[in-house]
Amino acid sequence: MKFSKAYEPGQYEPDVYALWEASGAFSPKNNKTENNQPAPFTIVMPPPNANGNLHIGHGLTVALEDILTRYYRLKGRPTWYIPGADHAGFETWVVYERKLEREGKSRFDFTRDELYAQVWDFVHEQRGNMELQLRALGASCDWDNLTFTLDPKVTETVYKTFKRLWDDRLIYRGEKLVNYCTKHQTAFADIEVVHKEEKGTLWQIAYPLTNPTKNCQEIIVSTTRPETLLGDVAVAVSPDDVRYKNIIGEKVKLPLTDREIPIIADEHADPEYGTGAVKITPAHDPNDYEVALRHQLEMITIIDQSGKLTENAGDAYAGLTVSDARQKILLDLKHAALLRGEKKITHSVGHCYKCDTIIEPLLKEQWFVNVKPLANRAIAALKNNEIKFYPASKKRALINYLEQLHDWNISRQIPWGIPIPAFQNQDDSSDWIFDTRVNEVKITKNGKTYIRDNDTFDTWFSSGQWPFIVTHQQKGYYPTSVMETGADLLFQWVGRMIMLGLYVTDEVPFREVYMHGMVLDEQGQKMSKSKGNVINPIEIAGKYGSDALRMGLIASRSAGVNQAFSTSKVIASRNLYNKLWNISRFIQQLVDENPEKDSLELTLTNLSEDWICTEINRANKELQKLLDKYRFAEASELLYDLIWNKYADWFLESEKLWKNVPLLKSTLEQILTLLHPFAPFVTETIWQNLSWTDGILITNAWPNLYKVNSSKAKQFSELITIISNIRSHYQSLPGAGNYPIAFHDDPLMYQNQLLIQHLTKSPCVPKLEKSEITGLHLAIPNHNIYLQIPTEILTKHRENLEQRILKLGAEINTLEARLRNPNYLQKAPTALVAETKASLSEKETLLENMKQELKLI
RNA sequence: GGAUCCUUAGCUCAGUUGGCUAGAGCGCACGAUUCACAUUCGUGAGGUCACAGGUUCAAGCCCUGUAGGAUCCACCA
Repeated sequence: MKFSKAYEPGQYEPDVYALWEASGAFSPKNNKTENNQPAPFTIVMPPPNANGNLHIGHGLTVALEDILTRYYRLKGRPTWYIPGADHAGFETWVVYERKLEREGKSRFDFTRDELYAQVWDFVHEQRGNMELQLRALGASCDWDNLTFTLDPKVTETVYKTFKRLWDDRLIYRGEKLVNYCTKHQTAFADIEVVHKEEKGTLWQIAYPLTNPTKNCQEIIVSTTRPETLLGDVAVAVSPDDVRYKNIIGEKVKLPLTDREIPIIADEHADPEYGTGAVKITPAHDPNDYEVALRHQLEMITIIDQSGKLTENAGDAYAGLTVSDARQKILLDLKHAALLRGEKKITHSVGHCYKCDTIIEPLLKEQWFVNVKPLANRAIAALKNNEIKFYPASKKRALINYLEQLHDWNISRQIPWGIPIPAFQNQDDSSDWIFDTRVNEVKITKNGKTYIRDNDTFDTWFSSGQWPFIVTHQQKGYYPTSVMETGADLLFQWVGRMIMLGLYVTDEVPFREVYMHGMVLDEQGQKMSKSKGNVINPIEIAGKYGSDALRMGLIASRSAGVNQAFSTSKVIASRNLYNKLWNISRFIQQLVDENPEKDSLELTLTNLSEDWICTEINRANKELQKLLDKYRFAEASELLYDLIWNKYADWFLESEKLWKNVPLLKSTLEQILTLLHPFAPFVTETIWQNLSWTDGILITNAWPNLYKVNSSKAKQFSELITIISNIRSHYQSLPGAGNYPIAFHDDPLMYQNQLLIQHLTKSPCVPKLEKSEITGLHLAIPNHNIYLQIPTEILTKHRENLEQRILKLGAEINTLEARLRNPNYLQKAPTALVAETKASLSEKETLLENMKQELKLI
């Protein structure tokens, strides 16, 4: 294959991916095995929605996870990156129900099994898109082990866990107040409810006492939801509230009804708030529910699952929607002269995170997990540092969350999900049994007939078991090495995986957690379909290359922080890869043109060669340190600098003279390997294009360090300083032209004249005697270098020089001040003090040189 | 009500146990020209590190407070 002039990603990426996939490199078993088999690296992909398309957040996820996977694969560890596809229970259900609506149908036209089959087909029509997109992003995951969240092995494990929880009495069936969306007709876990600050009204309503006294005829309660008074069962006051002390135990007449309800004492009532008296509606308010439990009060449901008032509300109100009922009740209260005032307030109201409908707390029988024991174990593991978090602050946040977690409602009233394997005795509603025959509506057992619970599991109940499901708890691969996911999933997913992982496997499901922030749009706004600012990762990858997208996404991004997407970073990355492409093209050309050098042994003969090998070594070591700490952005910067500013600008420019073919080949191989995790496609494409490379880069070995002569490397650094200094003078001096470079008594300059001439494009003029030289003396310590510049031009240079002398003087002052400070000398590390002294003397020499330079002018 | 994060160059952001003259990309200015690369090469300008105190020999980094921005949690009638 011939190198084209520019890198055209789209032309190579699909083929390269196919090459990897066919090679078996994605499977952990196919990695090199040595005598001392290193520990496996396992990472589980957060399963993307099976019937959706990937968004930019997936782009970031895949970038981070695949960098780790490829890095550890190169390091020789058996790596296992496990992909998944999510049935995305509620998400998909919402989409499907919308489709039904458009077709003029509703969920109530079908049985659960029919609906399940329909959604299954619907999902499988779309399925495959996201898997192709993962390939386009370069995810080197083990496709043979792709798991769909409704696969039999998933449900089997989930049922086993459910049974175990059941047997351990950690699952219970309970009638509790649940968060209910009346539009979607399903319950939610607390965490799925979105609370928003809203303006509302606090009404004051008078409840007349049945036995009024002179001092007290009525009690006034405050509420934001007057319609619920129809379900009131008591009025609570604080036990310490002197205003009401005498009437505790009395009764009031519930307005608009003929019921009488007691006045009770409960500390839920805050004497400071409103009138200090609060109406108790256990069936429709979480606090009131708690109060009712404490006082064994009746719970009257007056709102049904569709958000309308029930018969319990009385003939006048039954059938009305909540908001209609509120209007009517307010009107009726006014007529009854019981409305005592209103106040505008802001309060927090729960909404459905999907349709924004106000969440109605309803009394429903559901399955609950008693989370306390699970959470306590998770908390203990976290406190015991069994899991390391990046960023570290997330650990504490998770502990706080777990410490105040309420029992977890895992029942969902939607057909698309894993059916709950529980059946109820048709003759005894308290008799529930566990059975996995969920395909049958009715089963018999021990001569009794049982009816299936039609609910499905909360998706997080099964997702919470994901790591041990997909790894099958294989030794060495479970616990997984790291869990990488979005910071928004800390509680609902990461927390649950830890709880269920510990419960089922007795081990934490992962050793480390890396959480990325959100990818915002270029203006720093959250992306959303409605705003129309969504960036499609596949589009960007198509335009600039998958590698450029990857590097662009991780650049300047740190753990847990939300950050704007930046096209300029993607372009910068694309440019780097084009640069690398041309570096490779150039080296291939040198290899082709110098066949006689090809078989030579690898030796370092020039200063630049020791220097670049030192730099590559440094990058190699530094890269490992950074990736150990998940510092992706810094790692990418390091590689950018190595390849462009060091390898291309200095080493390759020098090699135009030396053409050390074996070294060019070796260094290029090393650089391609180091970069491969960050830019898999371009590095592999180059690898395949080079004439001398074998096999595939993806399973290459991580490079060993070069043996280098560090003093030679240091000398080349000095040359860089000298050459940069000379170039800078050429630019700043008035009048174009590169002036001859004269020097005396300067071995480094003598020995590297050719290189200096090449890199400065000006002639070197070695002199034997200092007296022979005229011109501008460069202010470089330990060197005697002069630019032979005509005197009239020199004078114009004076001003510039004076400024630099002043600046240097100031720097010397600060150093001197530091060294005069006895405390510094005493308390700072000796190495640091020595360094400061060395630096000072260097600067002083430099200053001397510059002063001389000034004198000459 | 509680908690967390952010504020560093014109823009987007790095800056890990405090330690030389605070970095990168983009943008900007100036110069180069077809010899691997214009998706190029060279040179440069640009920063009271939000503000005010404190700890320290030494603070962008640690502590306290203030201001502005963002997010999360929570049952406030």
